[in-house]
Amino acid sequence: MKIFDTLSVTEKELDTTSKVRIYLCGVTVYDDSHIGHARTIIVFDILRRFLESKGIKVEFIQNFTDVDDKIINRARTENVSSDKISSKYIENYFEGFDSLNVKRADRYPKATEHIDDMVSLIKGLVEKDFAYISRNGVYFSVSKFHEYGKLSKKKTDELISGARVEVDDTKKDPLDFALWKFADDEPRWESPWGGGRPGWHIECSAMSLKYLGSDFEIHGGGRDLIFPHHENEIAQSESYSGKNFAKIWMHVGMVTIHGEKMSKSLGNTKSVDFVLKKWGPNIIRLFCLSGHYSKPIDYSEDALKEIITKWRQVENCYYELILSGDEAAIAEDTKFIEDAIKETKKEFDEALSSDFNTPLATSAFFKLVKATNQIAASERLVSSISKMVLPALDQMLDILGLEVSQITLKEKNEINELISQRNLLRSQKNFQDADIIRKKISDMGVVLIDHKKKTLWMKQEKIGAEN
RNA sequence: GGUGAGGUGGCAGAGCGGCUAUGCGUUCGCCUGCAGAGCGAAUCUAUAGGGGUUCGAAUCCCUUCCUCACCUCCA
Repeated sequence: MKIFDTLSVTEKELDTTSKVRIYLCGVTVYDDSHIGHARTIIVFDILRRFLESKGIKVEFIQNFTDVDDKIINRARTENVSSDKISSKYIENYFEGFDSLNVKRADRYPKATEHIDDMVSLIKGLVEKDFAYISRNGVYFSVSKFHEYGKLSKKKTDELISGARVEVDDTKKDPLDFALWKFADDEPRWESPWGGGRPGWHIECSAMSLKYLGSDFEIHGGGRDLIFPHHENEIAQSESYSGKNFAKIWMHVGMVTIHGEKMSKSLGNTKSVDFVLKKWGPNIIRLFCLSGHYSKPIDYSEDALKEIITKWRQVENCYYELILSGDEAAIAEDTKFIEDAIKETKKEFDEALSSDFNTPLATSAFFKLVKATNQIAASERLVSSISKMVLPALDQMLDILGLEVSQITLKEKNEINELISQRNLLRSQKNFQDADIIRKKISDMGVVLIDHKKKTLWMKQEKIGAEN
């Protein structure tokens, strides 16, 4: 498959000959995660599922930044240890992302558990003269890494003239960034240069090199990490190892709201907890796929509501399939659906293989849903056809990480019993009592659709926004 | 100011030299006792403005205007 690489500014063929190693910059755990984080993580979740569906082995690492000024500040205001803050939000993270049906990464390394790795990396950089010790800490000397700026396409002289570079006269050069910051307060670790804390960028270098080695296949994150975070990671890692850091840099666009970037500092975020309550995992996942991953997507009620409609079509399709009868299929239907499946699978696969084009892939997916619903509408959806559609549909649902609400055998029997009662009443034109039964069924989260010959039912996901 | 990404029908969103997706919406039907988040049909020929290149451009080049992101922490 091809993926657009931010560094070379071209689409690059992903090397899948052995395993695909992916490092994704995760979250800093000082507050609830929001839908912006969710988008990036869901994109990578589906990328990973897609690769695995092709039998490719994936090693997926996503870090937690659990040492950071924001965590420390929050700990101070709440008068607890920063450890307490970070573990609270790590817990919050897993609660949210498990509910979003995001597969767990192979590892979630934490910065605080890799201090030794960072120290030895810094040591190497000091020895090679890429870093120096100043009054406030150990700094990376940007001028020593001649390719600095290659990822973000920034020129160092322009960066220096930029007004927003911090002024710190303990640094040799304003562009230099901290690898280790001296500190007397907690959290604090010993180092050969003095006690303190690691800088932000060094943790990802240390942990990715440790678990994935040099020149791994994909390094990812949100677009806003390109500069300075990823730029600095490249500088550190390549200076240290002398080798290429990552083969492909894959960056996910921002989630905006009213056209503006969603971020903590602007105070316009929608937390994962909030959106899960309001829209649920399937709608959110579909929303995150609704635009190409590299572009921004705008969070709006209208867009999300539109996705509910689509999701209801999927539920309808799914229940038509699993409740189909045993009559013989009409030959032309078999042919029609055979073609639809073939076409859809091809389009779906090609779309994802071509720089992970999820809007195209989902539109292919919905074509199969529609084709199935067409046959169902004319009451010709029989089990022989379902047996063809279901595996294809399930596979795509699985890659997209979508899950239709399931029903237990007990519920199923109960519902079938109620439906036959209701149909008896209907045939007697006792619609009042029939509607009482329908109400009873709908209280179980099940919706009925009367066809000519039979009554279709489906369990619908409860979606907060609809109540 | 610099750098990057964009501006496509009422809306969302693909396409990236010829075949002008797809979905939502809207309208009208079908089905139904009603209902439907189901089905059908219609609607919508769009590509920011101005120049080029070409037999042919939404797609390539130039230019103007506009939007967003990054240049500080950020997914």
